[in-house]
Amino acid sequence: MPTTSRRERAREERRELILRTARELAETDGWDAVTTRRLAEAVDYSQPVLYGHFKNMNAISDAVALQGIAELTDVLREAREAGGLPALAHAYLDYAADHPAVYEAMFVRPTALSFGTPDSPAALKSAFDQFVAAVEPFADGDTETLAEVLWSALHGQAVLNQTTRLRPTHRHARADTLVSRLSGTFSAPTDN
Amino acid sequence: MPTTSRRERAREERRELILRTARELAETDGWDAVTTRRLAEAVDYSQPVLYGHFKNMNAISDAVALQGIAELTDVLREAREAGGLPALAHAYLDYAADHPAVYEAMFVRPTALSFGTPDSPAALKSAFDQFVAAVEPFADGDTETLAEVLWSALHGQAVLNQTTRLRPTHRHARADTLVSRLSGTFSAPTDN
DNA sequence: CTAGATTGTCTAGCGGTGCTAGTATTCGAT
DNA sequence: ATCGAATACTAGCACCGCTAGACAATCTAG
Repeated sequence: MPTTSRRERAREERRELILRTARELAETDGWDAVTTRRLAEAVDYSQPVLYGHFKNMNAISDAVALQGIAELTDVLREAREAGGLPALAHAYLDYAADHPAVYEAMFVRPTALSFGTPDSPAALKSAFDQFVAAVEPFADGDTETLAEVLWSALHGQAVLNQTTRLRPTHRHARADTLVSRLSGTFSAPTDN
Repeated sequence: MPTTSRRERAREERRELILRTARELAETDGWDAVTTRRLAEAVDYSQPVLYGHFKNMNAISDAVALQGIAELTDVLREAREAGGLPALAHAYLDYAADHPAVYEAMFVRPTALSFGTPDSPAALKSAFDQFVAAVEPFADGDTETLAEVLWSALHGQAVLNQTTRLRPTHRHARADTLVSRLSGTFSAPTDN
């Protein structure tokens, strides 16, 4: 029945319009600027329409976060396959720097996305798998713990890079230092 | 002039009452629950009184953050002097876990506190100095960069520990792994 | 001890927020 | 052509941060 499909297609397009607009708005003016009224205005619908597609405002940023996790996973996989752990580390930090609002939706803002385990989206697990694969050559036992250490260390750098709490000139050096220390290969960190 | 002092003392007490109440409220119900109305009700004053002591709501959490930074600095100094880098790392993560709302005010919530440099409160600098001193024995050149790496790595663990995004059973192991890798002493991580 | 100025506090209200009930309208199915 | 479902809107609730303006308490000066 293509008639039903027509409606469903329109519905899906509207949903994606909302999502895309929310993401743009957040990336431009920050998540605080993404209000129901402003978002509704931007997509040229009234506010209740948003609630026909998402349970609430939070669900919208959660949906953006899910998109981001899929993107990030791809980015990490490619980087790791091309350049191993160092490339993955820089790719992670670059993604966070290039898409601060999406990154915030993924890992900073309160979210209903379940990470722990059972029903956590497959995307979440496969993102973490990239960290596991990256540190595997350097693990001396508990690979998963080392992967968690790597991820949280990168996350810390990502969020503190955004606020003016670390020297902006040494972003690269921090990433290099982290990688060399975690991997045990103490190459001198490249400067600025 | 003790008359003026009387007033000033009362004023200072009120200010501290507000601060203490805000902190308790945040620690109990989260910062979202700290609204002008609720806070005013809790201290048994009307809302405008809050603005006689603080420029706005944000200034209140900033003041709490400043308290926390002083506390944290003391904690870190004692730990470092007693047990070096490993003790400092665990003390940091323990403080974050024990005072999540204060920690959030310090390093997660948007804040007007200037960290960068010039007029940043002395407390901020002396807190960072603890990290510098802790990694100094293990630095191979750029001590400050290594200190930044340590701090951000700990920060990452602190915030991800709070959300259910890392295995709660391996908190201790993650801290140990980070310390041993950063310091170059690869002692096997203690388990759960 | 009283008059005036200062300080403290309150009530009331502005524009904004997330979200929803109730109503009108459009559209596909019969 | 008609019915019913899906879709959209207007209007409004309770809450938010914040502030103007009125009123009461207190200190200062004569």
